[in-house]
Amino acid sequence: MRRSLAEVLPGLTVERVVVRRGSVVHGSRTRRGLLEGLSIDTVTRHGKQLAIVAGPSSAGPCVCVHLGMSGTLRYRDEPREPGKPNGRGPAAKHVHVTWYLSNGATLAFRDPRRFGGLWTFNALADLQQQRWRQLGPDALVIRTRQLAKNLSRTRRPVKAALLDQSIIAGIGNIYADEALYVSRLHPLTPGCELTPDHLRIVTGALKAVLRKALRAGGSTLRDYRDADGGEGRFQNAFQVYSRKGQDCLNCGDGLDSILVAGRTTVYCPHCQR
DNA sequence: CCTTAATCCTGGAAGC
DNA sequence: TGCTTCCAGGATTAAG
Repeated sequence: MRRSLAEVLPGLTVERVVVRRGSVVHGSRTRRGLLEGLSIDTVTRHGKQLAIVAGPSSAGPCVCVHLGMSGTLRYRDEPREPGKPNGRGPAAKHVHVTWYLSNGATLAFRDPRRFGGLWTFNALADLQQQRWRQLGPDALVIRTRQLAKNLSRTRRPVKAALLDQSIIAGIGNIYADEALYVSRLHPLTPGCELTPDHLRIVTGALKAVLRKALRAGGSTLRDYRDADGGEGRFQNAFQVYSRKGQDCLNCGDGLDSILVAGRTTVYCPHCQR
């Protein structure tokens, strides 16, 4: 999402912002808080949280976006007018905030389930200090020793720990299962019992899985779309997620499914000890 | 500490 | 066809 937005947003000015459902916006809900009248300089991210940062020099206000389960940010070059054919279709439902941009395009935050939301800050530094401070190292750049340190402090199952955004930021249910499978680690292994070898392997597996998923444009189960509305393709490459009962691609045994930290967890009982 | 269940929501799929 | 139940990418909270 960040990559697709970073190609189109920087340099554009927000001419007007329309909030249809104010409850999804947290923090100052003023027009300036939502970047009205400001130019967008950068789109950055930590873990699963996105930041759209205004100028000048990326020192202006910023909006943090968390997509939750069903959230999307959709950029349209030729926005459809409300009231015109297609303007009230399914795609227009659950659009909570729309930014009207200086090139005639729009950016729409749509989130049917409303588990996501927007958080406004006066500056990126404030977002980082007040909100992102609670997040662990980003999964794409985390070092083995950082993950080792954070896992060493918990006896929780490694699967549960990987989903904890304060331990490592950016891993969700899909990528946790995929990375544990690649690592040949049982999801219930206590975090503090991972050996140095395990820790190196898991760190590498997390990054490798994420890089592959990024190259494939992400995973579209139902709702995920990039900013242009395109679907991801990584769902076609899942090794374990959503494959309960199917054959392990490594040993041929049937994949099993258990609940860990309340989340469905698929793994190979034979390959993952 | 740790786990589970409930909670916030909508809607697609499966079951009957 | 229609109705009910279950489940889903996330994250927090209370209860046990």
